[in-house]
Amino acid sequence: MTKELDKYDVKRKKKKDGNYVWTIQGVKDFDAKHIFDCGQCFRWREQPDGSWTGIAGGRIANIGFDNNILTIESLAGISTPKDFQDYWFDYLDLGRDYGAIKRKLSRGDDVMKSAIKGGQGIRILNQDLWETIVSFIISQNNNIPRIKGCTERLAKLAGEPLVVNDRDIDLGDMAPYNLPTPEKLAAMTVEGLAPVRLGYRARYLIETAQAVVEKGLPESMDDLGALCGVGPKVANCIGLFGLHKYNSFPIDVWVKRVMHDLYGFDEGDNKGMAAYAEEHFGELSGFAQQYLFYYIRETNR
DNA sequence: CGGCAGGCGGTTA
DNA sequence: TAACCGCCTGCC
Repeated sequence: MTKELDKYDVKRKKKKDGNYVWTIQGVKDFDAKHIFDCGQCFRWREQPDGSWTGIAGGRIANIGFDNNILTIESLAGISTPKDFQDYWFDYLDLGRDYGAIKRKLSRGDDVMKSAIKGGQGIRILNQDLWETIVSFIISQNNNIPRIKGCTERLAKLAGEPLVVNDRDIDLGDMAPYNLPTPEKLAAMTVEGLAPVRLGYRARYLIETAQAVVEKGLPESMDDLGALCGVGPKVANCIGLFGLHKYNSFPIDVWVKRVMHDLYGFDEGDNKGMAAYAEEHFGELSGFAQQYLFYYIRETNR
């Protein structure tokens, strides 16, 4: 990964509060809205100036993008001089050539061409595996505002606090806490989690945390499937966002809608859809899914 | 207000 | 192994 770093001109400033600001020039195929609003994460919020503030991997940061210049401002949590190289470069997937991915996916596929046009700045974040597991167990049979609410309540109830020095930072509805560790969650009870209002997902979360404490984090799709509350859809999301399994193709109601409306599949034909992705998108299925997901949601909004 | 949401687990045939 | 049902909650 260090080699790909050379293609960017990176500058760093230290702020009074000890945190850092990085400016990265020459970033292509990047749009913060496309990235943070395409269903892969739930803890980033758009600011009035168009930048995004979020919590990930034990950090709070603000990210802005304009004129091929990416700005990352560290606000709280882990912040070292090398944090761009050590964390953000990989988190934002800056080593990947999205132009090449888009060209490949577009070839002979007019639906994909349109989808990519609408979400040209999408990137698949490299998220912390455990955070991804928790997030997507919460997401099942749930709507986005409630997923976000549950996530914040869970962080505040059981997560480690992140100290924010700058009082001007607007976290909105977000709580400056990390998501709880597997150990912390494993020791909790359904009654203890009641204030989070997870519904039946509370038990899934606790049982999965206990399994992780006992057997370690999952490493394969089979490991994922063995976790409580993780079925095909959630496993594909975690595989894609947390395990770098780019052949994953999470089929949710929106993707189902695209595959029906634009590719002609029967509504319930998940098997056919998955087979189509495997054959036509292959190792780029995850990227294809993100473009399609963003596209159908934008057109239905 | 009811239907439904970025599904899953459990049961039944 | 496929189809079906109930599930917490609260948004739309």
